[in-house]
Amino acid sequence: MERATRKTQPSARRRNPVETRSRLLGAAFREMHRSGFRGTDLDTILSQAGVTKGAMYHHFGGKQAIGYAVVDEVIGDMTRERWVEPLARAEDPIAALKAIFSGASADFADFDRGCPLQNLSLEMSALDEGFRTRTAQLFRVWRGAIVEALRRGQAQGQVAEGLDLEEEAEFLIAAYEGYIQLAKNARDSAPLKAAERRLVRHIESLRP
Amino acid sequence: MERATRKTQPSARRRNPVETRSRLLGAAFREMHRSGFRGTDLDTILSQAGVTKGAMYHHFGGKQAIGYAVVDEVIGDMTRERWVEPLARAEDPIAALKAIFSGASADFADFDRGCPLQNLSLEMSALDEGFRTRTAQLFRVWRGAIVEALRRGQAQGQVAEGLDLEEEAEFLIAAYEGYIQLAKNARDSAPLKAAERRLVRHIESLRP
Amino acid sequence: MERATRKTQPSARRRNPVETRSRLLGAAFREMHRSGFRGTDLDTILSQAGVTKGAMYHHFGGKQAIGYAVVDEVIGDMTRERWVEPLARAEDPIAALKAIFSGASADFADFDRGCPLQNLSLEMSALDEGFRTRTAQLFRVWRGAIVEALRRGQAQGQVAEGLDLEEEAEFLIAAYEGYIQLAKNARDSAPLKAAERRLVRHIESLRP
Amino acid sequence: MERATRKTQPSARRRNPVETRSRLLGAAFREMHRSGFRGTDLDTILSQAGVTKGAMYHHFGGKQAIGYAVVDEVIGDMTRERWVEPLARAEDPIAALKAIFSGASADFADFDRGCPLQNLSLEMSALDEGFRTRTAQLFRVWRGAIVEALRRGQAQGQVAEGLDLEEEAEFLIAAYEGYIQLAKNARDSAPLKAAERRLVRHIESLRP
DNA sequence: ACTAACGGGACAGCCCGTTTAT
DNA sequence: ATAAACGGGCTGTCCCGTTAGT
Repeated sequence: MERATRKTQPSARRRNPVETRSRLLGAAFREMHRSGFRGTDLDTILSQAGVTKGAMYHHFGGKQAIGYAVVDEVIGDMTRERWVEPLARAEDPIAALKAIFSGASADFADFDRGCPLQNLSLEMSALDEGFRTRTAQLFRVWRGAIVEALRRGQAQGQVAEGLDLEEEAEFLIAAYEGYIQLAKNARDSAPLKAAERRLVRHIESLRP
Repeated sequence: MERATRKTQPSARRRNPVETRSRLLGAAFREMHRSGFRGTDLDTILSQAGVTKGAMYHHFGGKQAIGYAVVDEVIGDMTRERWVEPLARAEDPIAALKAIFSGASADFADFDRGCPLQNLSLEMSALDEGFRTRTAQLFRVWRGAIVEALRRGQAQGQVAEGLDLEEEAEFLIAAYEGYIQLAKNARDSAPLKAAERRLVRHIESLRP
Repeated sequence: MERATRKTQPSARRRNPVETRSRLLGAAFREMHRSGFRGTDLDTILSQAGVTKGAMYHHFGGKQAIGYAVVDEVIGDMTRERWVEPLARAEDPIAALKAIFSGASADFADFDRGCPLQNLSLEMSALDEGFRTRTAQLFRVWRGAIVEALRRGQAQGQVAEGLDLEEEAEFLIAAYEGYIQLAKNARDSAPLKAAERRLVRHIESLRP
Repeated sequence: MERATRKTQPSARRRNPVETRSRLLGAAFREMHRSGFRGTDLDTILSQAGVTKGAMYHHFGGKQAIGYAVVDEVIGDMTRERWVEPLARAEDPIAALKAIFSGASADFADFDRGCPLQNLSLEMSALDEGFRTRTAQLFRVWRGAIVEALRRGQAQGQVAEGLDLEEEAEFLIAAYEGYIQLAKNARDSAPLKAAERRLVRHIESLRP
C-alpha cells in the first residue's frame, strides 16, 4: 500500500505505436534467429528494441504472442518478398525461379544462422501447436508460389506437361532446406553452392 | 531368491554403474527427442531413469555432458546401425541403399518428432560448438557411408563413372532431411512417402 | 432517435461522469467482494465497467482511492440501507432488529463470499490505516444503529434497564460476523441459520 | 550454454533439514500473520528464515505448498496446544474451557494481527479450495474439542442436559472470532475483554 | 556409488501508475 | 473527459549445479 509514486523521466522520444511495434518485432526476429525462440529472453528483445516491458505488454500478450507475430508478419513478409511476389510479377517465371535459387548463397550471408522458418518450425512444431500451424501455413504459401510459377512455365512451354507440380515444388523446398541445414551445421557455405547448382539444374531438367 | 518382489520399481536398485549410465542416456535421448535439449530438464531425465542427481553426477559432468554423450553414443549408434553397417555389409550396396530409403516412412513411425540428429543440429549448432562439431561429425560419417556404397556400386557397374560421389551423397542427405522436416512440421507422413519415391528414383538415375 | 443501436455496448458511451463513476464503484465492489482488494486488478475493474484507465484516473486517484470510495460509499450505503434506516424508521425497533437478523441467511444468498465489510476489514486493517479507519467507522455506525434501537426498546419497555447497550450491540455484531465467517469457510448456510436462531433468541432474552 | 560455474561459499552452517524446514514454516507463519498469504513474498520468508530459494524448493513445492503446511502444521499445532490438549487433559473440562477464554486478551498480545486461522480462512476461502478445506478442518477440530469438553461437563453434572452441544460450541467459536475481528479492526483490546466476560458468563449459563 | 539437502541465478508475467494526444 | 501508449518494479517459478553425509 505504501508504494511510492515513482517519478519517470519524460522519455524524450515521441510516441509512435507503429514504430514501437515494428521495433519489437524486428528485435524479436533477430534474437529468435540467433538463439531460437526459447533461447531468447524478453529483456534482450526489449533492450535491443529500446522498448520497456510495459510498452511491449501493451502491444503483445506475451512472449508467445510476439513469437507468433514474428512468424506471421516478419517471416511471412520475407517469404512473400523473396518468393511470392517475384514469381508472381515475373514475365518469365522459370527464369525468376532459377534466379532466386541462384542467389541462395548470397542471400544467406549469415549461413551459420540457417533459415528462420526452418529453425522455428523444427524447434517449436512438437511443442506448440500455434507455431506449428503458422509455420506450416508459410510452407504452403511458399510451395504455392512455386507451383504457380511452374504452372505458368507449362503455359509458356518451358516446363513439361504431366508433372505433379505440387510434388516438384515440395521437392525443391525439401532439398533447399536440407542444404541450408547442412550449411548451418558445417558453418560452411559449400552446401549452399551445391544447392544452387543442383536445384537450378533440376529445374532445367523439367523442360519438355 | 534375490530377484523377487522387484516389480514396482524396475530400476537398477543395486549398484550397477553400467546400467545406470545407459538408463540415463536412454531417458535423456527420449526427452531430448521430444522437447529438444534446452526444453529437457534434468529432473525429468532423472526421474524417468530412476536415478538421483548425485548418481548422475558421477557418470556425467552435467547436462551438457549428457547431451554430448547422447549425440556420440545414442544417435551415433543409430547412425551406424541404420546406415554404416547395413551398407558396409551388403553384397549389393545400391540395393541396400535403396532399401534404406524405402523404409523411411516405416522407420519414422513417430514422424512428428523428426530426425534426432537434425533436431539437435539445428537447435544447438549456433549456440554450442561442442554440439555443432559432434553433429557435424555424424553427418560426415553418414555421408561417408553413402559415398562408400556408391563407390562400390561403381565398382560393380551399377553406378555411372564421373560422378562427384561426395556431392551425390550430400544431396541425398539434404533432400532426405528436408522431407523429414516437412513431415514433422505438417504432422503428415506424406512427405516421407514422397522422399521414398523421389530418392529411390534418383539413385536409379545414377546408373551408367 | 438517439438511443437506437446501442445494444452491444451498454456502457456509458457519451460522456457521463456520474454514471462512469458509479459504474467504476460497482465493478470495483463486485471484484473486491470476490477476490479481496489486493486480489483485484485494476484492468479487470476497468473492463467490467467499460471504462478506460485514463477515464478512471479523472475520477479517482488510483486503486487505493477506489477502494476507499467503495468502503465509504458502496459498503457504507449498504450498511445504512440494511441497518441504520430500517432501525431508525421502525415504530417497533426491537421487532425490526429481530427481523433483520432473521433475514440473515436470505440476505446472504452468496454466503460463500462473506460479508464485504468483514472481508475488507480483515484483509486490510493491518496493512493500510486508511482502510482500517474507514471500516472501523462503519462498524461504529452499525453499532450505533443497534444501540439506538435498543435504547428505544428500553423506552418502550421492551428491553430491560441496566444493560450496557454498547456492549450488547457489540456482542450482536461480533457473533453475527463470526457466524458469517464460519458459513463462508464451510460453504454452508447452516451457520447463518444458527445465527438467526441464536441472535433472535438473545434479543428476546434482553426483555425486562 | 556458457553458464559459468559459479562458486559458492561453503555456508558455515551445518546441514539440518528438520530445522531448515521448521525455520521456513516459522518465518512463513509470521509473515502470513502479518500480511496475509498473498501479501507475503517468498524472498522475505527466505531472508527471515536464512534459507535460500533452492533449499526451500527442496522442502516445498512452492508458495502454495508452504501456505498449506503453515495451516496444517503451525496453525494446527497452535490449535491443538491451545484447545485440544488442555481440554482433553483437564480433570475439570469446564473450568479449563473458561480458563482458556479468560486468557484471550493475554494470548492476543498482538491483537492488531488478529487470529491467524480467521485471517487465512477469510482471505483464501473463496480463492483456493485447498486453503478452504484445511482451515475448515481446523475449525472442526476446534469445535470438536469444545464439544468434548462440554460432554464431559455433562457427565460431571456441570452442564445441563438437553443442549445441542455442537451448536453451543459453534456459538462460542463464532462469537470469539467475531470479537477478535473487532479488536483487530479497532486496534483495541477492549473487544477481547468483552469476549472474556461474555463467553465465560455464557458457559456458566449452561449449568443445569 | 549414491542420496538428500542446499545454493542461487535467470526469466516471464503481472499489474499499478503516468504521460501524450484527442 | 476519455483513449491509447508507455514506464518499470516486483515476485513466483524453473532449473542447473554443488556439497555434506552415508
